[in-house]
Amino acid sequence: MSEKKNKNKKISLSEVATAAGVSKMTASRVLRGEGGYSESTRALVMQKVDELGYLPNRLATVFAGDKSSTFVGVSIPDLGNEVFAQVLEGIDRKLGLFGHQTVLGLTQHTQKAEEEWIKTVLSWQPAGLILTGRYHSARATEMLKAANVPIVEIWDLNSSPMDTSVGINHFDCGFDMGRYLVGCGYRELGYVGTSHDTANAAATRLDGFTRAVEGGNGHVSKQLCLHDTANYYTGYYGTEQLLAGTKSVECIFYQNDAMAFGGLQFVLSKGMSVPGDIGIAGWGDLPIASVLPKRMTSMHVPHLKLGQTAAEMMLARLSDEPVPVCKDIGFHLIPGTTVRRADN
Amino acid sequence: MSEKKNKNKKISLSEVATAAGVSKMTASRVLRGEGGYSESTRALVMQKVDELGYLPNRLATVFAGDKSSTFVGVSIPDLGNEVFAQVLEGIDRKLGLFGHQTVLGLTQHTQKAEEEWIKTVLSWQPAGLILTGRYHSARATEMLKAANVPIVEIWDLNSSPMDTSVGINHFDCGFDMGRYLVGCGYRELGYVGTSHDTANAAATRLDGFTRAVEGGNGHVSKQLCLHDTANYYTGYYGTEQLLAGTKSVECIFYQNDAMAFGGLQFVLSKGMSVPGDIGIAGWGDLPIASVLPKRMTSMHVPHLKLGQTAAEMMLARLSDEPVPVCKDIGFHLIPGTTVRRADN
DNA sequence: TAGCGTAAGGTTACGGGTAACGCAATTGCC
DNA sequence: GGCAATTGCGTTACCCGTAACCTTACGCTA
Repeated sequence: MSEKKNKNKKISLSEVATAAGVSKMTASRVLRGEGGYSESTRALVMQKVDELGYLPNRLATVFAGDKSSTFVGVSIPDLGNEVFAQVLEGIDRKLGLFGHQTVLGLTQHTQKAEEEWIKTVLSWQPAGLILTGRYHSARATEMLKAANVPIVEIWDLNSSPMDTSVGINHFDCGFDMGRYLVGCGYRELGYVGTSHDTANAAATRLDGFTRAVEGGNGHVSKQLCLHDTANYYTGYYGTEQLLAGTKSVECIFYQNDAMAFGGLQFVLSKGMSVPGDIGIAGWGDLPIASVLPKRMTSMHVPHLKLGQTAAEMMLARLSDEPVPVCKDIGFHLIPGTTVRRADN
Repeated sequence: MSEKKNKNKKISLSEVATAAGVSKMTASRVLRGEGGYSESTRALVMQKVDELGYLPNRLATVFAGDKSSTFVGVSIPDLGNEVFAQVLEGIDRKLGLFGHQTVLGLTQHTQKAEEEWIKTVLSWQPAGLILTGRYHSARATEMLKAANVPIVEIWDLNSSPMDTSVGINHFDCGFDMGRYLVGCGYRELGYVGTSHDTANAAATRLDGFTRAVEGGNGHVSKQLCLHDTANYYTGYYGTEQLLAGTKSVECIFYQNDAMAFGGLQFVLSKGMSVPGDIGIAGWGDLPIASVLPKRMTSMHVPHLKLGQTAAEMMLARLSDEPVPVCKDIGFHLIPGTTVRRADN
């Protein structure tokens, strides 16, 4: 705190060079190991680097070479959702192995926050961007195009992405769940989620779900909570509200597993039996599901792999390898024990 | 992909200036709004900025001003653990409000990975670093000192941090749980965790726990899994191994709630009743715990607040406001229903 | 109307590296 | 021994903004 401000200066390459009695350029060559110097010079420079504790300034490197950095911007809606945390982990681990750094951006599910973040992160000359979701504001899209950096859009499968895309088809995901539940004999279905916005993956799943249910002569009553986080509480209270409004619901599909657990707990607390009195189905297959006594009927998505694949696609783009425009990483249904068994 | 490479160039400030018929410097002044230009000039420059889609290059700004960037490096062990994801969310949200960007580093609980990451991230001239844990490699410590940037060490309370610190006292945390369980009448206790390393918070909790139990004439048998992730599976199998080794254990304390849920599920699957036949206690108080029928005996730590507080301390350091060297954000015990009730 | 202040803008010199090029000394080859 | 090729290093210019300083034109006052 009260130290003199004279020690603030970082050691620069020229200081190392001067100490070693060579030119900046020679020191630079040694540090990059690109040859053009003798062994004795190399040893001398490296010795001075050690002595002075020199740390290169990567900003200058990027700046000088007019090349892009090793940063990869990654936008994620929120980390309260375990699923996104896993995606992020997959991305960062893989990127880290190849010398890239993740610059995080939490968008809170809003395009406005995403746009703000994109603007800032682009000004740092990132090597590329990984964005969650396929819907971006007009200005964001414009900036992204102008920036001309590799982009991987994840989560929603996007057959005509800005650049490349990896994810799953959320419509199909919802549709498959709807068909499965109809196949189990349910006709009066409920949905509890949080999104009022139509421009997101959860809404797309709901579309698919509704289509399948109605195609099977069923009906879907919906309850969308105003809270913007899809968690245990919103699942609990959303279920309470749904059941207060419509008595006839036989089975409820939730936006995600966290909400489904909340809903499960609500109906159990009201003395209902699952799946005897009501069916419960989630989405995302939380890790905890695998150790609970009742296996949640859900949809498994390989989240960690999604992240890793996104990172791999980014790395391939960065090294100009061919990359598929769009990659489907798939999902599969977990029958579980929270809906009654299909009688097929 | 196959586009000509001529569009790759980004528009620079001088191009904007030339287009507007003014000097670079005037354009710079307009963009920073620091005055010294007429309204007509301002309008003209801004019009050109819009037309050309100019995005400033922050690298150059940092570079020119010889000031630090708006990056804050944040090291986190892993995101599989929900608890760390919440801490990160707290940090990034708060930092984002003040125009800072989070550069993520997942250290996988190893000092080597942390050191590697520190070296890289420092070369980007970050404004500051937030590090999880108080134990760093010697070389890392050296680099951090030389870099002379604000540092906030989180998670472990550290009365003599490198710079500043916020977290909880893990020894006390373990101790309080030990005392509580002894107070519940347990004497033969078990511990299941993953850390073989003594240099981390979980090991410190175990120390505190052991001290309290032995102080109450109890005894602790331990089972440390070789897996490095503390999750449901390691909890499940760790419990199986612990119980195979020592039949007499009355109650088990786990490294975290995820492992405790795994353990709970194991003992239930063996037909044991909880807390009738055996007690189960976790740590961290996972959000899901609040909606499950059986409330896990655990220790609540305000994770999101921890992250926010860390970010606040960083922001204060960056604006040279006074910051406490060390801040305890506390914890409290959740009695729960997975251990038998204290008879005091 | 000289003298001065101020608004509006231009000029120059960096900052920390790197690409491109220059050049002397050594080595290889016939 | 003469010439070219290579090795080992230095010089210069540049990347894109900004701080510091300089210039010009105009208005006001004594």
